[in-house]
This record gives sequence, C-alpha cells and structure tokens, in this order.
Amino acid sequence: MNATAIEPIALTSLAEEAFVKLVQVITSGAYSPGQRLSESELARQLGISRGPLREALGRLEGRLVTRTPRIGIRVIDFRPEEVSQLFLVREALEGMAARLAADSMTAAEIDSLRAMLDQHGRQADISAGEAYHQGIGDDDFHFAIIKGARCEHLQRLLLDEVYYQLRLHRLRASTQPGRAQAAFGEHKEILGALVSRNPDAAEGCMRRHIRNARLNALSSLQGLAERSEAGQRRA
Amino acid sequence: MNATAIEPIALTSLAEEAFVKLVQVITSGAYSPGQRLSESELARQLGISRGPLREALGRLEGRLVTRTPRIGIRVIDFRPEEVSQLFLVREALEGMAARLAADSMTAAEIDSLRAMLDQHGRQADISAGEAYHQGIGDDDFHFAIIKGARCEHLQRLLLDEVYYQLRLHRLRASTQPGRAQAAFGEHKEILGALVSRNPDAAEGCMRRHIRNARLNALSSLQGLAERSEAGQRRA
DNA sequence: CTCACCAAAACTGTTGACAGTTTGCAGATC
DNA sequence: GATCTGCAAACTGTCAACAGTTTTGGTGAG
Repeated sequence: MNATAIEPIALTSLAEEAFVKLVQVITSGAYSPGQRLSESELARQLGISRGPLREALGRLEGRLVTRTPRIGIRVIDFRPEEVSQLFLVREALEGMAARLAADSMTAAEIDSLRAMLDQHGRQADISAGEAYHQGIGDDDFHFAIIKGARCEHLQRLLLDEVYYQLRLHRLRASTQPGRAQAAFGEHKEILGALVSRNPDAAEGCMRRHIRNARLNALSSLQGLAERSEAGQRRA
Repeated sequence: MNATAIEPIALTSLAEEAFVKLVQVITSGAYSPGQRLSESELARQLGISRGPLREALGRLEGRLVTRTPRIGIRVIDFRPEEVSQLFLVREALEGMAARLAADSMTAAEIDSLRAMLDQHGRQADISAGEAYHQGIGDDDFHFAIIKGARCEHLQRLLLDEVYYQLRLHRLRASTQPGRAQAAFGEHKEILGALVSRNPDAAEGCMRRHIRNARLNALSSLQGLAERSEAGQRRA
C-alpha cells in the first residue's frame, strides 16, 4: 500500500528534532527525577540555540518535565498517586483501542500479532519471563493493537500522553513475582478476543490486563516507599 | 478552606497568556477552519514578539492549529472521521471519569449536580430545549463530573485534548431534532447512577450518552456534507 | 486570452543579545 | 559559632534582526 506516496523531503525543524531527542534522552533515564535542567546547557549539548529548544521543552511540559516560571525546567517526578492515574487513563484509552481494533484490524495484522506472542512465549521460556512485562515486547504488542484501532487521535494521545511517562515510570519500578507470566496469559486472552472479532471481550480483557498492571505498579511503589522510609529511619 | 494560603503573586509568562488568549479566540470561532494565520500578524495583535507566540502555537499544534514546516499555521479543519474519533476518545475518557466520580464525588457535589439539572430542566421548558445540548449548561454538567473524578491527569487530557476541539466543532454543527431532550434525559440517568454510587452504571450511562452525541454529530456532519455537495453541483 | 516564467514581497525558522530575577557565596554582625 | 546581609554569577523570559524559503503579482510569449 502507498507504494511511493510522494511526501516532501523530510524537512523537520530543529524544534522537532530537539523534541524527539529530549524524549529519547529523558525516557532512557539519563537524568534523575526532579533534576533541574539548564536551558543554556541543553542548547549547547544539542548544538542549537535556545529558541527551538524552548519550543521543544514547551511541548514536553506536563509530560516529561515540569516548568516553574523564572525558575526553570525539572525532570518530572511523579507521586504514586499520579502513576495510578496514568494507568487509569491508559486503561480507558487502550480499552477503547482494543474495542476498535477488534473491528478494524486486518487478518494479516492479527496473524502478525499471534506470531509476536509465539515469539514472546519462546523468549519467556528462556529468560523465565522476568523481563517480559517491562520489556520491548510488551510495548510492541500494545502498540500493534493501538495501531490496529485506526484512530489517529487515540494513537497520538496514547503515545504522547501515556507511554512516554509510562516508560519513565518503568525505569524506577520493579515487577511483582509472577507478573510477567500473568501478563503473557492476559495478552493471549486479548488476542483470542481479537481473533473472534469480539469488541466487548477485547475491551474487557484489555482493561483487566491494564488494571492488573496498575495494581502491580502500585504494589511495587508501596514497596519502594517502605524501603525508602526504612532507609530514612536508619539514617 | 485554605483561608489565605500564600501563593506567589501570579507570575505568568507571555507565552502562557498568549496560549490562553489564542484558545479563547479560536474556540470562539473568530477564524474559519483552515484559515491561515500569520505569526507576525498575531504577534502584533497580541502586542508581543514572535518568540513567546511560537511557544504558545507549539502547544496548540495538533489541537486547535496545524503546522506545516516552512508554510505556517492554519486553524484546524477536521474531517468527519476526525470528529468521530474525537467522540470516541471522549467516550473512553469521560466514561472512566464517571466511573471514578461515582466513588469520589462528595454528597455535596452530587447535590449541586442535581440542582444544576433541575435548573436545566426549567430552562429547557422555556427555550424548548433546543439550545441545551450545545450550550454552556451541558459543559457544566460534564465538567462537574470530570472534576469529581479527582484525577488530574484525566482532567487535563479531557480539557486540553478533547473539549477545545469539541467546542470548535460545535460552532459548525447543528443538533438533530429532539437530541436536546434526549441528552437531558441521559444526564438524569447519569445522575441516578452517581446517586446510587454505582461505578459500572455511571460509566455505562456516560458512554451511552456520548455515543449518542457522536451519532448526532455524525448525522449533522453528513447533512452538512450533502448540502455542501448540492451547493457545489448547483454552482 | 491563456499559460509559463521571473522578480519582489512576505513569511518562517533561527540566532544572538539584553533586561530582570533567582541563587549561591563571602563578609559582616550578634 | 550561627545567622543575616549584600553582591556577583548564572539563568530565564523576551526581543529584534538575519537567512532562506514560499507566495504573489506582473510580464511576456504563444
């Protein structure tokens, strides 16, 4: 499809490039949460002036960085409550995505999804599945469904507003024992619903899946808080 | 509460002010969809330089304006398909909001919601309810529930990503006959679910309500397209 | 009269510089 | 010795100007 749709040669602005680069750098965990970033420093590192950089930072505001007038930029540092809210939003949006995908995905796409899961299953056997839930494979599965929903607006919101922050959260949180296997099973249920073209089931399975992921994240965060508290008491 | 919590004197940047002003101007329908906007012209009108203005425009990108590299800014002009997608996103997010609100809203808030509906009922009698569905009252009802969900992330997404565009759409679309009364009835159902603190029912009612609003919007758009087509044939 | 071509005007993307504020430190004071 | 005061460096918010591109209007050929 779209063999060689003529698009203008990738003319992208410095602001756009800076935005992509910043997302990449921040979600890779290069900075610690709450760390202050200097505009001049960032501009120098990126080799651009502060104008385009400020535009890029504006687009990241409230997503990956927080801005305080006359103070500056800090890497976002979310409280447990905010992580939970992030998963609630994700549950709503991705549930809808699964519903739409059950109708809109092509048979080829569903086959490819099944192949993906088969491969994950083999990998999970090898690595005991521990890394699965947080891994790239998980994102691929969800991304394929989001794409299959054929809804640009939904796709943009999920990628820009949810997944960036989610990746940042995953850097700091661990998975509960057995969560990886459970997630893999839930993925298979979702696939089943898509195969049988059942929108209600697809949405239901997806929402249950993400609700479980939220509970896992909350447990993990609680554990983190307790360890940190104990550490502070000891100090 | 918070008798005189000392907050820093409202220090807001020109970019922020420009953003608010632009949202206000565009959603009031001052420009026609697809109309090109000149940065210099806008900057002159706002009395600021292009730097802060570009920052504000960047935040509006993909929401109320579209940006083409080296060409400029245009007021967003959505296709029927995109309007439908907007309502799907709204259904997902606001359904979740209603679910959360069923648990989180205070009794006082629910009472206030009931009072609001009573008032709407009286107004609807007077104006035959025609203006209700598109009116301010409708937004107030929904906003109260969104606020009652106690979920900042959800609230931000709904206001920034959905309602701005929705208001712009409403400027061009009409309501189908009888839609106002139906919407009013659906609001009462939603209120009932909140009163009985039933999250499932609240989400279900809200989603049905927004699904109906979407169908109404689509019918309206189809009528619009047909009229436009007929107009072009005549010309 | 229509179409292609060309030059001028307008506009966007970007930069460097300036003004006012915040922050950190050194010296003075209790 | 601890705390407060004042200054200097760094930084953010803002602006005006420059380079390259797009658009527009006019001119001439067919």
